Amino acid sequence: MPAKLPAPESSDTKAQRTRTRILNAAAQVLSVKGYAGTRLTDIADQAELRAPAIYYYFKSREDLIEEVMFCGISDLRTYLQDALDALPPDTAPMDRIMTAVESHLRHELELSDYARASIRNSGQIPGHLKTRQKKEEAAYDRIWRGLMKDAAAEGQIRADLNPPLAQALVLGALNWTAEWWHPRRGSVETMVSNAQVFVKHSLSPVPKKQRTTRRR
Amino acid sequence: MPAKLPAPESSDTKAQRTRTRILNAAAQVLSVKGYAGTRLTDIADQAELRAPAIYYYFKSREDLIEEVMFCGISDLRTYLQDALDALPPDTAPMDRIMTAVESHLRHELELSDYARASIRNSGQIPGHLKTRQKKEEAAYDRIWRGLMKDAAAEGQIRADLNPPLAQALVLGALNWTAEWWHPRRGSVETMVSNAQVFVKHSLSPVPKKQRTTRRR
Amino acid sequence: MPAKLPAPESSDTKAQRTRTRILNAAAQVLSVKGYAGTRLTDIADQAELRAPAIYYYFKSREDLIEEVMFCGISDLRTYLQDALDALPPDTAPMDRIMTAVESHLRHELELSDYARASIRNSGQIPGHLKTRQKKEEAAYDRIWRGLMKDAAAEGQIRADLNPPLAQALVLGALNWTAEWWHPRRGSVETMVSNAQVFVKHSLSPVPKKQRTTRRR
Amino acid sequence: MPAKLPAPESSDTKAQRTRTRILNAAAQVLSVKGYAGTRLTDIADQAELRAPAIYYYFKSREDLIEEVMFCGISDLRTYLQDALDALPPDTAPMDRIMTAVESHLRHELELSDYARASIRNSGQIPGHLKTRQKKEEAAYDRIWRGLMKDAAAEGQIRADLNPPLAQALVLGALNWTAEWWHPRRGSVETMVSNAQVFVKHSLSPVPKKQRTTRRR
DNA sequence: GATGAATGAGTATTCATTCAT
DNA sequence: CATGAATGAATACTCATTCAT
Repeated sequence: MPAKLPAPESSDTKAQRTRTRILNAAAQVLSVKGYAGTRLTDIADQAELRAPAIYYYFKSREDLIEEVMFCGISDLRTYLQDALDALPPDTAPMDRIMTAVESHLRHELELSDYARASIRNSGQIPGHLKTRQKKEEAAYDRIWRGLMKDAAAEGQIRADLNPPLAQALVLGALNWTAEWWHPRRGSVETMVSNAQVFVKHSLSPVPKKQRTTRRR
Repeated sequence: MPAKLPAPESSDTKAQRTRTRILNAAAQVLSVKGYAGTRLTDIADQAELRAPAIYYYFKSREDLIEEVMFCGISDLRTYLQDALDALPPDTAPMDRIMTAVESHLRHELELSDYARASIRNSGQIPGHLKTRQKKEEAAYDRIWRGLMKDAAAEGQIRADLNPPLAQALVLGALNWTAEWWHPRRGSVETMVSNAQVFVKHSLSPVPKKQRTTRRR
Repeated sequence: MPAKLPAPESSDTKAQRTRTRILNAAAQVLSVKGYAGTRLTDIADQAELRAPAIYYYFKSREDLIEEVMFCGISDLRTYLQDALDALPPDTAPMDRIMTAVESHLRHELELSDYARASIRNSGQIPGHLKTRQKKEEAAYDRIWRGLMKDAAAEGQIRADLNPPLAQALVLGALNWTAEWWHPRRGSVETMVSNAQVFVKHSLSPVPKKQRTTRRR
Repeated sequence: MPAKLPAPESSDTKAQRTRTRILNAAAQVLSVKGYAGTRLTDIADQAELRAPAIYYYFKSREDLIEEVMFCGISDLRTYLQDALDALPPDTAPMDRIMTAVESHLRHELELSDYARASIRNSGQIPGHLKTRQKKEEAAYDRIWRGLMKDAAAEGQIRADLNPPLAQALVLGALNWTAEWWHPRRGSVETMVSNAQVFVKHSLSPVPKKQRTTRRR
């Protein structure tokens, strides 16, 4: 799977650079206009070439979009995994979750049109384009489930929260930022720290002496 | 306000009933397929008539969609306002927020295709269809801002949260449920109570004495 | 299968007339330009409407062409069968073949663009469009085989001819007329009588006392 | 006459060999897919090079196809002329026709994609590609007309046949074999002898004494 | 009121052709 | 000589929209 990781301008041959330019353009358009609203001519405009040139690199519009969507979720997972692996082994579960929040948000807000495209269109793409994507989504979900489980095992998740639902609410809060956030609303740093505080306390039980009051 | 509020069963003339049927159908399709993916023939199928009939009731596809979107957000606001007005005047700010969470979620998950359509497509609709909608969105936002401000004024919002960002995170968590929630993931009641717990603690400072009641 | 028999201008509703107009136009273009060379806009021009109107009556270009091809061979068979059925029961086999020659030629040369389309394109059409057609072709072939067999049984086919090959040569001579014949080359009547003489003697053994010299 | 006659194995330079490879490939594709269905990439595939390479040897697709078509009919004529010239000067007209039948059929069935291409597409090619071809076709036709005339002059053509029409029927029977013949239907030898018998008797008047030899 | 019939403006896709290398 | 890369012109097909009935 060449060009799986979109390296904005650093590929080898000219052809690979063009291919990447098209992918980047597609990610950009897709993240803004949505699946059904994404037209090849818009992508071509953005990539500064003519629409038929796209067919030199991709078999069809669907293939191109599929690759963008796959890259989006795949990158998200890779970077999250890397971020977690980089933590000291004894990092507390909730701190690992904070790292995950930061990784997710940074990707979504400042790094990647692919992530935004993937996040915003995941629910609108026809099933036959989701084969590879579904696997990555499941893998991404599995990482988060692991984080939640570890946290729960150490009593760091409120007993009155259903972990899968709580996880979905957390990711929802993060995903939705793609719909509204804009640099004018504050720096990414501010966004990250607010989200971290928000998530941490949404999940955490009352700090002290909580263990006994698990069921109200 | 003709047909502004879709009252599925209570219209007068046959014409009004047909108009409502079309609106309902449009809301349904729009909430599932998204703005660019919504075709008049799909709406017509759902409404059990032919596409040209739609033009007897709406000037254009855009007009129809605009009305659905407007109804969605407008309903959301009306019902939220009603729910808040029904609370005892001395209800604590955080309890008012809990009511708002419930109102928003119930609308989104079990009551209204319009709400879902409005929520999921708000970011994909061309600007010229958003004139009326923007006002309603602003009004809806204002209600939430009021709730947050009241809560903050009573020290019920953590100091390390920026209220507007926190509010957006809350609404994001709620809005995103439309993307993933499904009766199989648990009842609406479960969903509501989890969301309430989630939101309350995400916002609340470390409690000195936890007294708030979660059910009104 | 409505419109299977193209009745040039005699259908019931206006819609059926338009459908037939499109079929006729398609048959005409197809018989001249061939499968790959037939463009929907040419058909539309010929039918005096715009290309998208075709989709109101046919699912796709392929569907339309398939129907033309099917009608062509199907008509050919029906008319041949009718012509044979109209003969007195005791008609001699070679006379029945003469009737078949006339039926085939008249169809091809003066009656039907469909027949011409069918004949000239049978070998160039993608397999998946030939499902119905193949059956008709087989049926048409079966009629001719029957004629040949009857003639052979009565010793009216030369012993030094392989009947299937001879049949193919006969039909080849007839089919190819579509490639060159033109009213300027003589009337259809002349064409028919020449073809009949040609075929009769190509097949017939030396008239008298031939039975004993079957093998040279 | 550079590359006019495709001599598959005998060209001088590599360039000429490549040119011939392209022509052969084009003849092959053209004989199968037909004029409008022949794509340069298919030809390139068959010739084991890329489509743009073709432009080094031919000005355009049309030029290439024109040359294939011209070669097809030109070869047919040359070989027929050669075959006739090789006959003893006193060969009977009908025997000369038998030779012509064999020459035509062998070319069409076992020797030349060019002949097949030429025969099958003659009626589908736009007029402006037929300038050279028409001349060759006329010349080929003239040879046959000569054969027919000679036969008629010796009373070897039935009086109830119009010679030009009869000639067209003969060639039709032969040409059409390209549409259906396949080695599975019998050897070329069988095909040839059947066609000879078929043609001879289709044309011949009732014989007084049958003396002609069918094999030269 | 509602529909059948038709159309114009797009939109993905194909293909011959060009051109720099 | 030959190819990789790119494009313009076509072409099938979709869809919102119109209009006579």
